[in-house]
Amino acid sequence: MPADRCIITDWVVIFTMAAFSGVRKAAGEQRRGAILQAARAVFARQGYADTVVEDIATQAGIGKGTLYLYFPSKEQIYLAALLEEARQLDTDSRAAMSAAATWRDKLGAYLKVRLDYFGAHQDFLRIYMTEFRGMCMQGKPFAAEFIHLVEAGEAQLAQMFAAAAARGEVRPIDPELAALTVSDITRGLMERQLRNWGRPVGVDDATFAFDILCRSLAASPTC
Amino acid sequence: MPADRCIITDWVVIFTMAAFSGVRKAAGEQRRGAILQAARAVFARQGYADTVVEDIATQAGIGKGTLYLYFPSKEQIYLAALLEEARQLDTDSRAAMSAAATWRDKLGAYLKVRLDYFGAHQDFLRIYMTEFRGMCMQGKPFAAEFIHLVEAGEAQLAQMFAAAAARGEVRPIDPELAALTVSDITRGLMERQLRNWGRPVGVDDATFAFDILCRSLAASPTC
DNA sequence: AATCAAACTGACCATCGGGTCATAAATGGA
DNA sequence: TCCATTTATGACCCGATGGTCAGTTTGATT
Repeated sequence: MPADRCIITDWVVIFTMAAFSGVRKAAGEQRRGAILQAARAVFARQGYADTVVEDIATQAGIGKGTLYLYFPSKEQIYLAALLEEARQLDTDSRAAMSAAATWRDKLGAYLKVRLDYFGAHQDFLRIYMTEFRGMCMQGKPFAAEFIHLVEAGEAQLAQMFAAAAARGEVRPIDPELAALTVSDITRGLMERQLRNWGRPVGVDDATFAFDILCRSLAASPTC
Repeated sequence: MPADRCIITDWVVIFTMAAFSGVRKAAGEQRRGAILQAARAVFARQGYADTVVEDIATQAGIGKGTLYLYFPSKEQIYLAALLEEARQLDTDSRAAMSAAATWRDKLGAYLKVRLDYFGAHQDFLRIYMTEFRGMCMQGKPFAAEFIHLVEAGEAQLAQMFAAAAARGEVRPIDPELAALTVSDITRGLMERQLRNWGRPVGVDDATFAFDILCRSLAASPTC
């Protein structure tokens, strides 16, 4: 193997490989992400039915045909735009909850993650609250993974309550029902955040919700 | 006025009048109602977007053109089908709550009316939970009266809490927030009722919700 | 039986929008 | 510079559907 081939040629080889498998691919990923972001903006503003594929292309600054190089259909764009966010939320949520020690702290972490995440991703919040949740509730099969993520989140809460109940820290309630109640109240909180689009939801709102949950679930009256 | 004209002719006159102003109109009202019921069945099954106007006509057992003699558009059918039910729910709710004496009973009445009404009108429940609520949340202007009814219901709860708080029966919480919390938890209850389409929602579920609310809002720990 | 108006109907129209593809631009290696 | 390959584009296609209306049925009245 001649030494004079090493530096330059190898660099070229590496660069070429990078161009084909790395940089090119990375550029594609970036565009893909940009499309999803544009899609979220448009879907949040107009809803699924009132959105025309060309709207998304325009928002993303590309032609309609280009969209179909990255996604096979309008429906798949929609789904991908939401799944991306849902996965991230799930990840954040797990991290924050497992970092907390007591059930109260875990509950607080659950609320905080959602408040923060949805605060920073209002498009996602709006789409989810105003129509995607409903689609999941109907049996739309294409939302299967999303539904799975939501249920996983509830299961995590339920498990937390079961453990806390076993330790006598919360009343001996059905952990499933407790989890669903947390879920319901959180949803209400998020909806109100949506109503004041822009200015952050009152901290009062969140502390009230936390207070309600602690009072009604804790074993000891001290909160 | 000849007597021999009386029996027969008067009957004819009465019948004619009835035919034109009463029976005819009543028949029209009845058909209108039948259309709305058919519409609810179809919209509940397929959702707004996936419903074709002809589906509603078929379900109602009439031609598509006939629909347009009673309603000006698909959207108006949808709206009318939901408003009819929403008005009735509001009426029932007001009656039951004002019949109750204590705030606990009023709260129980609020829950019971919703449980009963939605149990008996599952199509309405499904449409409202899966898509119409979302449409209201977006600023869809055509849903204005519906939104007004929902807000009136929440205001009624808030007023109840304000009065109870003044009497020291509930903790000195923001009555608005308390009302919204009741609303949130009730919605969760209804959603679960929807999931077990058919068999009635577990009474456990409802009593759990009532219990949670009482514990977290009552002034005295006794529940 | 004849007449008439009201109620009904579904074939038809016009529009709309998701998805395609022939063509053009860009990129990069020789 | 020139060619090859990848990427981008928007005019076009076509199935779907909300709404219309010319024609039919109904049924009451004379």
